[in-house]
Order: sequence, then structure tokens, then C-alpha cells
Amino acid sequence: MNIAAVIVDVPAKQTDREFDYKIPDKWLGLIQPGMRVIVPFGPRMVQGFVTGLKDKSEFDKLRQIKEPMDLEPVLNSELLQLGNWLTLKAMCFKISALQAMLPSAMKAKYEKVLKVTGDKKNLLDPEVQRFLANHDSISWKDVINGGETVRFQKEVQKGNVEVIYQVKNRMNKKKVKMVETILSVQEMKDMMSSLSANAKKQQEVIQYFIEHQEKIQLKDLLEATGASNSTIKTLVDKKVLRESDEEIYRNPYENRTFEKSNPFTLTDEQAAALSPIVASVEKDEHDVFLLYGVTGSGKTEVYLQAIDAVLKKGAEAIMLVPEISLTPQTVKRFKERFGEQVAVMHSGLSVGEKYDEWRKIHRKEVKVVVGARSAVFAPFENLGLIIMDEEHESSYKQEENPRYHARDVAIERAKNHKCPVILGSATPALESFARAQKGVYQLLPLTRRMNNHPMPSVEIVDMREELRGGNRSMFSELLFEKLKVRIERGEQTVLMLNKRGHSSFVMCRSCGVVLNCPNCDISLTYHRMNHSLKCHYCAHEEKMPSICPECSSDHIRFFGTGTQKVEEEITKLLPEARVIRMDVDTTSKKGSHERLLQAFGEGKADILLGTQMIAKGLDFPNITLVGVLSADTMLHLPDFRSSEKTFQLLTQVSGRAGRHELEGEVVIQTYTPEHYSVELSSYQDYDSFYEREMFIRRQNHYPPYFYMAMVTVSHEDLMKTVATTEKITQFLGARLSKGAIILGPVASPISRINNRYRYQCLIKYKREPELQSLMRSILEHYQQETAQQKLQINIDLNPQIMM
DNA sequence: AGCACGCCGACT
DNA sequence: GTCGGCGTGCTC
Repeated sequence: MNIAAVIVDVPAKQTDREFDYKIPDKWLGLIQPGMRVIVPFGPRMVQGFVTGLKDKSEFDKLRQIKEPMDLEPVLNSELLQLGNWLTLKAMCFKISALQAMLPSAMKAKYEKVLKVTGDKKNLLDPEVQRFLANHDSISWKDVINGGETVRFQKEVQKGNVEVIYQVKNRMNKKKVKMVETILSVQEMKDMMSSLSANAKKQQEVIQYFIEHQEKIQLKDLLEATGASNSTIKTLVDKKVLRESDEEIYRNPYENRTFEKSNPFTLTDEQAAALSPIVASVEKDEHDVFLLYGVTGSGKTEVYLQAIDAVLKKGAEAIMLVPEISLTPQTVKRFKERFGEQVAVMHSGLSVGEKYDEWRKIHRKEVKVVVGARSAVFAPFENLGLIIMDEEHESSYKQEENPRYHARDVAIERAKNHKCPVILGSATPALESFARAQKGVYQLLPLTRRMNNHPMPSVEIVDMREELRGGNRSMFSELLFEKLKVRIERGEQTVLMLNKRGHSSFVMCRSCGVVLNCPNCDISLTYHRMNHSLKCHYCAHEEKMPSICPECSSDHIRFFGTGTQKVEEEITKLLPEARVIRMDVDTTSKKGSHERLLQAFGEGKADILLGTQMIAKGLDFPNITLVGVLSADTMLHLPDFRSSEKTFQLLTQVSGRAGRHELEGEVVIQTYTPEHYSVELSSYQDYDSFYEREMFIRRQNHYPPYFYMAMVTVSHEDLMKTVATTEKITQFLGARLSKGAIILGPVASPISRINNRYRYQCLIKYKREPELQSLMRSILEHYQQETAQQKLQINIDLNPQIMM
């Protein structure tokens, strides 16, 4: 077994297969499947994953593995197999699937360095010598930036300079310097007397080690003794002390303490939901449970106790939460119950912190991981349970390659491990609820709120009426009155502005022109910070004009009610109200999300104003009013799921009110009060919504009645884009069954991004066993053109967003 | 993806 | 006659 099959880090169709390498004798037995290695590939070095070992290769001129990057496999056999599954499911390259399962810190960083060969320095072109100054190596990037490529290439040809390809980890293990003594106490005491009298600091350090023999961090030792680095160095040279580097974990929760919490007594409903889960955990059975519980019904406690059962049998659990709700509140509940056994994975952590949390899992130092989408790949080997909270959330679908849905991955992994999956939601995705109805998933309902708190009362305000009544502000009279009362009573309010759809776009009031991005067919967004206009799809940015570029009128201004504008209006109307605003602007800095929520929780504000990000996971006892400023902004998006999304969002945000002793009220402002998703969300009536929406889905042949696949084609040339999409559409039309519905080619809802036109073709189908291979052959057919970046073809086998 | 190789046009 | 443009094909 001295040959390794390796998937190299070159995401291209032609290299999307195993390459064989000889394992050098010194690494024999050490190199295992699942390890990352550095291998020569053509003229350069690349990272690769060992996927298998063998004795023979079809290929006879094998090259050798240069070196391993890991001492132990980073992907176990289950994850390697999952990688193959993911490759098929997401139609991505094998390398992309493997890399998606690891923290980004483990992606390779490549550097090309030029180094002067041996003693050839004085043979170099004087210009080259000058450019090198007194270094004997230089990064290729610097050579390009300095415009010296030609001269250096000549030197390379002459053999005066050699090219070195380096492959490095993106992130290193964090290390600290430790100091310890290598002498006995007696030896140190002897030493003390022989030291000269003016070596005061050395004496103090030795005295310290006479009193404490343990290893200590250099930093702490310096602090404790007042000695300096040079003193320590002297003592190291005198062979009194020894310095060493020790790996440590970056700890994002360093300054937090978590008080141990104990399981609560469950309500009858909770207990009834928990028992089949525990039974399944104990019997090592694969089941999918849909925990369908109204907001505030105590789903989290069921999760916690289910995990408890998993830990009791010595297994591990993955707890998935949507990115946005990974607030300290959520983390806290898990850390309080399971203490040091919990690792946390979410985008708020730095690359290094994520890497360290991952290593804790890999080294089996933790048993539970709480994290967003990618945590579904946590390298546990004895998985006992996977939980997906708020399973309807769209953030579980990765919208870039590999386009996987964490729900599918969770179920696939649970099958491999013979363990249950819990999908939890107050407003399940229609696909999930339909499966529960069919008995594919097991439905576990929680119909009542904890301690029998009533559901909040919801009032819908028709904003058209308000306008007719002469109220042109963004607050209806009702909402404003209720808001005033809360402030008088010292209770808290959550105001949600559903900004998606149209944010603060800029329009001329004279000629009606809307300012669009020159590269993308999308309106520019006004940013107050630097008084500029930005495109959210490309990097385009321009100054806010003072006159309309079309008609030169100065009646140009930004529209759309941004959170900033709402905040200004509140300050005008209720100057005494303290407002915390949460949106992309105020939460972009690391940890600011947490800080703002904490401040609100501590009662430092009366109003929490924000976008969707405040709809989930908030659980503060003092919130008695929730206001939705405009419920219907996302209702009219060109997406068949927009009703579902609206219903879910309104129901979720309403659930923020009255979760504790105080009763809650909700005011929903809308221009379409008659729409069923607005109306039914006010009764929190998921079941009726489900019936209504399923009827529409059936009529229009949408999921869950049909599966979907979407092909998006983009090219700089509009005609080429249309023609290619047309060809693909015809190709599929001729080969798919009669039951398949093929829509297209049509322009994407965002018809141009970064000067590339976008067309799409949507396939709705019930059963197409050939679909995957047809899609593969499409990709293959256009391989050359896509490789040259002229053409882009994106295939999503389960699109969540129609853009 | 890189990178080498190789085949054609415009320069010393 | 050579330099350098980019299309073509390969990487164990």
C-alpha cells in the first residue's frame, strides 16, 4: 500500500478525479486516507486530499508525495464518503465538497517565491540585483507589482534564480511561550548562593521557581517577577530554565462564565415529544422527527434533554441553528447545560477561532457542537443526534458551490450513523410538513406555550386607510399609541422593518428615474455613512449626486424606509425613547450583534429597531409589544416562496412578544391586509396557511408537489447568453420525460450582475432519474467555454431563492 | 486553475 | 530573424 489516490486542490472539470502518487518510504504507514498532503502537480505544488491507498496504479510514471500536512486524517471515512455523496447532490467538484467540510483555516495558501540559486548572486542582471536589494528571495507578487517579470523570467531560464512553490496552512495553531525549570529545588537553592549579588532579577526568578515548580506562561512569569525577557534568556542559557511553545485554543468566550443549569420539568406535551426521540436515540435508530411547536412552546428544552440522553450513552450531538440566531442567548443555554463539552461554530468567530473549535471536536474534547450550516460536518465519529432548529430558515441552504442544504446533509449523516434527526420549527418548511403528513417524518406537536402563556394578540393595520386618513408617517396611529404606552410603563418594544426587496434606493421625484448600478440591473442603495451609493452585487460605489443625472432636477432623494430613517422619525416623535438599531450597518463589526442585544436585554433601551435579524431567538421578558412596520415588502418578490417566507417571518416576530409573565401585543402594518399569509399569521394559524399554500403549490406545480432544478447561464454577451440558455432548454426538453415542465429561457430576476447577463431555465419534475447525468453532460459540453470564464453555468438541484 | 508549449503577426 | 501575443492541452 505505497500508492495514494489524491484529489488535488484544482477546481476544474479536467482535474476532478483522483491522481495517484507514490508514498515515500519515510511516510509509509503514516499517510492515511483523509489526510491533506502536498503533492507536485505539473510544475507546481498543490494541496490534496488522500482518498485511498493502493498497491498498484494504472499510471507508471508516478511522482512522490512531497509531505503530509496533517499527522492524523482530518476527514474520517464517513466524511470522505459523505464528500462523494455531496459531489453528486450538489453537482460540484470533489475538491469543493471535501473543502466544504473543513474550516476555512485549513484551505491551502499558495505562494510562489523566487530564490537566488546558491552563489549566483553576482551573476544577476544589475537591475534584478537592485530590485532584490539585499534579500536573496522575493515573492512573485512583488515581482509582478514591480513590473520586473521579464527580467526575473530570464534569470530563471539561466538558472540563476529558482522558483519555489509554497503550500501553507491559512492559519496556524496559536502558541504561547511557556517556561519551566529543569533543576531541582535543591539545585536552585545552591545556584542562588553562587549568583553574583547584582543579579537581582535572576535571583527573583529562581526564587519564584523554588516556590512554584510548575510550568508557567512566559507572560505571567514576567508579570509575577518583574523580570525582563533578557533575564529569562540568560537563565535559559545557564540551563536553569527551559522555554517551550505550547499550543493553546483561542477562546471566544474567555471572559464569560456560565452557571450550570439543570433540566427543567417538562410539560406533558414536551415529555410526549421527547420520549420517542429518546427511544430512537437509545435504540440507535434512524428517524426524522419534525418538532412542530408554536413560538415559546419550549422546543429548546426538548433539544437539551434529548442531547442529554445522547451524552448519557456516550455519543455526540450536533445542534444546528440559523446563523442569525446564534446570539449569546442561544450559546449560553447550551454552555450552561453542558459546560465544557460544547463547541460553538458560527461566522461571528474569526478564522482562527473556528479552526480551534473544530480541533476541539476533532480531538474529541467536546461532545456537542452548536453551530450554523457548516457545523453539520462536525467530525464526530459516534454521532447520536442531529438537531436543526428553525428548520425552515433559508440560511441552511448554501447559495454558492457546493450548493447543499444542511437538512439533506443532516439526514444523510444520520443515516450513516443510525441516529435520529430533529427538525424543529413553529413554521416548518412546506416540504417538511408535507413529509410529516405523509409519515416520512414523525410529527411531534407542541401546541401550547410554556406555563400556558397566551399567544400574543395580533392586530393588523391597513396602511392604505391610514394614508386616506391623512397619516403619512410610517407609524399607524394604533402602533404609535401602543408604543407611547410601553415607554410610559417602562416596557420594551421590538420594531421590525422588513427591508428586503427595496432598501433605500434613490429616485428623482421630477422625472421618476431610479439610479441603477452601471454593471448590474439592480438599484443602488444609499449609504449614509459616507453619503454614497453602493451596489450590493458588485463593488460599485459612487457619490450621491445632488442633481438628477437625467433631468438635472434637484428633487433627487432616497426612498424606501431604511432603519436609519425610522430611527430619525422615532427621535422626532418620541425624543425620550431610547432606541437600539440593528441592521447591517450597526452589526458589521465583530461582536456588535451580541453587544447590542445584551444592552437591550439589560434594559438600556426601550425600542429595538431592526431588520429580519431581530425576528429570531430573542427572548426577553420585558418585551410586550412587537411592531412590524410593513409586512408586505417581501410579498411581491418574484419567488414562489414569498408567501411562505412572509408568513414565517411575521409569525416568528410575533412570537417575540409576551413569552414570560407580561402579556404581549403585536401590531402588523400592511398595504395588503387581505393577503392570506398576513391574515393567517395574525392568528398564528400555520395549519390553515399550510392548506392554502399547498393548494396553490399543487395548482402551479411547485414544491413539495414537484422537485425543481435551475440552470443559470451568464455571459458578457446578451445574445450568447440567450442562445446558450435556449440550447440547454431544448436539450433538456428533448430528453426529459413528458411529466417534466421546463420553463425558459427567461431573464433572471436580477438580469445582469457585474456586466454579465443572466438567463435561466427552470425544470419542475416528479421523477427524472436521468436528470443528474443530463446536467453533467451539459457542464461537460460547455467545459472549454466555462473554463475560459467566458461562460458561466450554474446548476442548483434544489434552489431556495429564485434570483 | 496555472503553466508550458506552440503557432502566427510586428518589430530591432 | 526574434519577441511576444494568446489558443491548446496537460497535470499522477
